[in-house]
Amino acid sequence: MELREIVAPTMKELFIKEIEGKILSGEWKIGEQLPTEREMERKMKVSRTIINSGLSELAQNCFVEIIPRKGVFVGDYMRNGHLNTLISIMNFNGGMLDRKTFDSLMAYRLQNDCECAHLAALNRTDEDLKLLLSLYEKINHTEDIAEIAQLKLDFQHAIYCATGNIIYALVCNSFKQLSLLFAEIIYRQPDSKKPTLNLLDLITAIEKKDAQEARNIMHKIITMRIEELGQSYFCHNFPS
Amino acid sequence: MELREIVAPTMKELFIKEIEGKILSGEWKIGEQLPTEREMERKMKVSRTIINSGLSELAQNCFVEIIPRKGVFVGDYMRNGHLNTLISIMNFNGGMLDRKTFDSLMAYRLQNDCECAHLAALNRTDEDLKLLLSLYEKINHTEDIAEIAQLKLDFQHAIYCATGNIIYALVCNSFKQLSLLFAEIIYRQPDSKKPTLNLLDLITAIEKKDAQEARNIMHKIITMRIEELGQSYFCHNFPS
DNA sequence: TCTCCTTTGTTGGTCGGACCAAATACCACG
DNA sequence: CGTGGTATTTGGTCCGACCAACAAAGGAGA
Repeated sequence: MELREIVAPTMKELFIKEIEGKILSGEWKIGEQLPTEREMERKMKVSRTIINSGLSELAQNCFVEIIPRKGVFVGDYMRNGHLNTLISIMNFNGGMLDRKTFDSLMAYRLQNDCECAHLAALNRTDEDLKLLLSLYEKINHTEDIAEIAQLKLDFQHAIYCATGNIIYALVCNSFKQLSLLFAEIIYRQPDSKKPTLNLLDLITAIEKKDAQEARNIMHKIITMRIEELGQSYFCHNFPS
Repeated sequence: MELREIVAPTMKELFIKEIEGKILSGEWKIGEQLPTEREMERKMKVSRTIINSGLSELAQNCFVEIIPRKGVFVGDYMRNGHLNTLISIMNFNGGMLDRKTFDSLMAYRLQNDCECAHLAALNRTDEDLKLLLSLYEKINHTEDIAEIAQLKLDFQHAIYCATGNIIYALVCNSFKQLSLLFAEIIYRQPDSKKPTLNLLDLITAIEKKDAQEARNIMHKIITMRIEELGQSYFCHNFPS
């Protein structure tokens, strides 16, 4: 009998979701002008404080473009959007991505993670190695599936950090929210089981600074994980 | 005699800059609690509307963590930050990055752009090709350096899009703001000249769907560009 | 009729004062 | 020592108001 924390959404979040929905559903077209803040205030029964702040956040994610003293317009989020935008899109679809986007995402991760394993093997410090090992231990000694998901993300982040290239670490974080959403979806399913992992080989390769080997192992791991992920993710038929 | 548009910063932007400064300078340490919104209102002479909205934006960039009814705390932006965070850091340093971060950034771009060129050659459609060609024409027929910078970003985005993988396009956008900042810095220098480009070979390779050739040419282009960039960027000695 | 200037209204940005609910700190009571 | 109530603190939200820049409408002058 698992219980999960429930959190009440704030008015601002609800407002943002509502507007995002209008835009992502296509009800409001790109370039179109939104109702004025005052009109939204009247119609939606929320204060202008929320409207103004919410629109500002939507603008950050490229869903709207705010032109002071002129109006707010639907933005070209597909053209200008970044990774956060994708999270919004995914949430809009109830945590689901269509098959093509899913495959794109996994292809990118495959490419990137392998490169990271390669670089990590070349540049890792002893501290990096220690962190990886301790995370590996934790993963092995944990039964709670949700916790393992979090630890796996930490492990991944640790590898990205071990590259010695901060940009990789930052990009990794950009994907983190996305990965968390995936994990949540998958581990919510009743038949989800503890994933099989063979991280030790990877750690060994990184320890030996064998870059090519690290890349190969990572490729194997990710491929397998994508396999598992795809199966759980698309087990319920979803409009693709 | 070039004149550039001047835009008055909003109160919110000023507030955010101020708080970011406190954090990035290390004056406020990670985990430390910020003054309450009401106290900031008194001390900084701005309304709580700005404070609340600004803190919310800072939270998005991982500079602070807001815990309702408890307080606002300095976030671990180095650990949790994403690419937007880097832009803030760069702005804090007057548009400058230290040498290590700069090199990391360029290494990432080199790796990624080459992969993109490869994929673009494999997956490009005729429309993609047409767009690339028209952008190339525009670049050649433009003298204004700032405009060329923008066009080059569009060109780059077009290549990322031509991969057929939307994730690459999104990642490209995540870097766009960063690239714009670079362009601005560099083209502000008096001796900046029209960059030499050999994009036509790249387009040809993509047209012929010669993936390996596209990758090689991209590698050459980026390496050259990094060379130029590094020279202009670090010409005035900067604390590294 | 056309041009230029003034007026008026719209719009996002900002303000300040207020109330709410949850978390916390404190204190009396058993 | 533990329990439960109470006052305070804090971010979230609301309301009504003013500001400045922009746009459209209207009027004066050529």
